[in-house]
Amino acid sequence: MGIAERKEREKQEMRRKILDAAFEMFVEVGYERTSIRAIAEKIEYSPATIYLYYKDKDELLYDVQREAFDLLAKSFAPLAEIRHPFERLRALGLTYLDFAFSNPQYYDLMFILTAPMNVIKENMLWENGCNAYEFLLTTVADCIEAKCIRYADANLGALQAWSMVHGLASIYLKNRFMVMEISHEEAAEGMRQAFHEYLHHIRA
Amino acid sequence: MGIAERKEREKQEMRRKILDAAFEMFVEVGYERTSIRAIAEKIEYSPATIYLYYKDKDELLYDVQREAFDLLAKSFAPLAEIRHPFERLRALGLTYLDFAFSNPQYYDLMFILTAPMNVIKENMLWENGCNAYEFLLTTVADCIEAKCIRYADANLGALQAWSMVHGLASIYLKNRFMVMEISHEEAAEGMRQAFHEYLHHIRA
Amino acid sequence: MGIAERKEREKQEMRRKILDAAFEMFVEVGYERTSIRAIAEKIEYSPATIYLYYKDKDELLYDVQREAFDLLAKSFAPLAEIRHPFERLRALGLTYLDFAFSNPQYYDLMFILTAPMNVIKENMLWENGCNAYEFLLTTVADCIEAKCIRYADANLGALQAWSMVHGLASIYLKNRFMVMEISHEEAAEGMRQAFHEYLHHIRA
Amino acid sequence: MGIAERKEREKQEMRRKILDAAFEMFVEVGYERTSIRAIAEKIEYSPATIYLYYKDKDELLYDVQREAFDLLAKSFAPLAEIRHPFERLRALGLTYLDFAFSNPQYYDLMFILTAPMNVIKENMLWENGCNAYEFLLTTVADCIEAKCIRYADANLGALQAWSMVHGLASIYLKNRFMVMEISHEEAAEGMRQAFHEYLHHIRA
DNA sequence: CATGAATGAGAGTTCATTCAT
DNA sequence: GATGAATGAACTCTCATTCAT
Repeated sequence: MGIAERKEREKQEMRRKILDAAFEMFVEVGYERTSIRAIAEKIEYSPATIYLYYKDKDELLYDVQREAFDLLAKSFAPLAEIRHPFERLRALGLTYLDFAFSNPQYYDLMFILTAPMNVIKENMLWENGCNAYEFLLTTVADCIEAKCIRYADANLGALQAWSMVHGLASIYLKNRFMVMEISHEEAAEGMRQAFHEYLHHIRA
Repeated sequence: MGIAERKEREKQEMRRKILDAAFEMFVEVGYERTSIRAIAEKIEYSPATIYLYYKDKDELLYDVQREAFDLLAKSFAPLAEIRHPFERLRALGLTYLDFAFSNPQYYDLMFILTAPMNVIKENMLWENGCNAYEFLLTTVADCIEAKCIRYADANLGALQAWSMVHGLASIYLKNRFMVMEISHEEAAEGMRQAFHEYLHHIRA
Repeated sequence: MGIAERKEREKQEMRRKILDAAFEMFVEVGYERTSIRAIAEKIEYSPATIYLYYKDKDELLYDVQREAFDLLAKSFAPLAEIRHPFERLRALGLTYLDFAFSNPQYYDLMFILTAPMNVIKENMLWENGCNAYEFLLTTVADCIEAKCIRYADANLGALQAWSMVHGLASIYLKNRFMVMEISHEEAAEGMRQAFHEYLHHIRA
Repeated sequence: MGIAERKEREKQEMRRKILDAAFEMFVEVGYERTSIRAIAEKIEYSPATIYLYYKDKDELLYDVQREAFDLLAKSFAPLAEIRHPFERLRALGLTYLDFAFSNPQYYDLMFILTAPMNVIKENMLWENGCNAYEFLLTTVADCIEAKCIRYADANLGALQAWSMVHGLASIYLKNRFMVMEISHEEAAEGMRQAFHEYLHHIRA
């Protein structure tokens, strides 16, 4: 049975390798320009080999996306420790922004791209998104209960909070801030400041 | 002279036809997956015909995008009449959301799609975007001057306002609100409410 | 009847115009890259108009080629006046070289290109070439009769003479002289010198 | 290890197949009119297959031309043994003519066709041409030193000799001798005789 | 007479995918 | 398990040519 395990482990390692290469390609040239051939070349295997581990391109992309969501989830995990709900909310937002700024292509993949994937898969995927959203929702609800926020409806509050950070993140990622004629660094800092100010306004 | 006019009109109609088909395809499957062939098939002409009206694929996308920006600019025009700056800001936001909800594909094309266009063209295009942003900036500055807003820095304020509405719009458009298990209509109304509440919080 | 004449004259003028434009394109970009569209654009008419004067591209090219042969024939015409046969031969060769150097694309068209034209046409065309060759042949025969050349057989002599100048011309035109690392001007002068020396050797 | 060898051999055979087909097409209809698709059809493979063996059309043409130059070089190799420089020159010319007559299409490709290749490649290619030319140049220089030729300048002499044989060869290949109303065989023999007579005249 | 509009055919090239080995 | 070889389908774009007006 040790053999079967090893085999399985090797299989996972190979998938890992492919995934990493695919991810890098994504980040470098974007979704549409990422080709199986290029991924294969990167890991120094033949294109055909990839098909031993992934049924088709879609399945591979699905895995890449799932990974991205896992990464975000991992970023959020430690925040559950934060006692004060409003500070937890602040940390949530800043972590979200940081994730977007540090992994722009991942963010693009997760929240911006309309992936040409099977709808079923997309839905499956969003279970992860749900988890993240529920964490946000709970946090806002906690804030309401602790009367440290000016919102009354948790859903509406969570929606606003998410919209704000998502708006900030996507304007940054698409370079839309350029209409303001500022640099990337200034922009990133501006986004964080804007979020702090937003929190300031909704603080009870 | 009637003949020349008719010819010109027919030419415009043909461009219109191509534009519409291209627009639909861009929106349905994205820029990269939109092929000249497919557009041609859609309007039941040969691919070569497209090239009689558009130099290449880029020029076609450019036209589509320009059209979208023009439409947004037109929506904004009447708002300049509104005297009270805060109400003007509110109208601006609601109009923006309305534009996004009514023309989801246009919005996608303008603010979400990353099109691989010639940089020059992209820049030209964003002049329109600039105009819209300056309108927003001026309005926020007016609010600050009139002391009816809790912002001190116009730039930071404009960025926040835009981020909020853009965030709301894109979460709506990408169906990301589905994690909340509500319908489209509820979602759209929720987005508007969220914006009102946001305004409420920043009102001085 | 004056009308018919004018019409005919106008038709000829139009063909002239087309021919000139076609010729220029040939010279500029070569045979394969010369397109009907480009010719039409040059004379500021529509491509369709060209088809009113020429059945197809082949017919047009045929005319261009014929023109080139006419030009060569015209260059040769005055040489018939030269009394001394050997000097006539010299003039013939120098004129041939000069024609090739001054009208490289014409020369290419006439003697180098294997035109993808109908064979029949090609043969028709070579009637002109025949005339030129017969002029050469007669001249060599005259030289033999006047005992001023070391050749005995006129045909063999004419072949050699033609081969020499054609060889010189085509090596020049295809830049094959570059293996000698000399400039265009030096090359052209070298070709002429080589011809003079060749004549020197065959002079009786 | 036999497997690797067989694979390699098969790969070479495939390149050979493509090369031969390409060669035939180049010769039949010229470079511009030779399409990858047509070559593929000729060898009964798909167009995409060609790209497994050749990066692009240029690389294919380059290989064809290189092959032709190699062949010529091989023909010249044994002539270096000939002691007497004038006889070496004679052998050189006859070999050149023989090469042209036996491989008319190769000759066309090497010395007549103007291929739109990358300049770098063309230059690389002509190194072979250079070698051949230098062999000729040395031979003429040897003749001058041995005082068995009427030339004084080796460069001028080599140019004349090359022009003569190239002229003879190309007139033959393009059937231009038809103005003399003789057969192919007579023509070929005539070309050789002409060369002998040429040598006779320049012999000291 | 002239042409605007249109197109079928074809160019080089790339891709995801399959399959015998 | 891995792959070399192959391909069908698709891509953008150009061309010579036709025809109704």
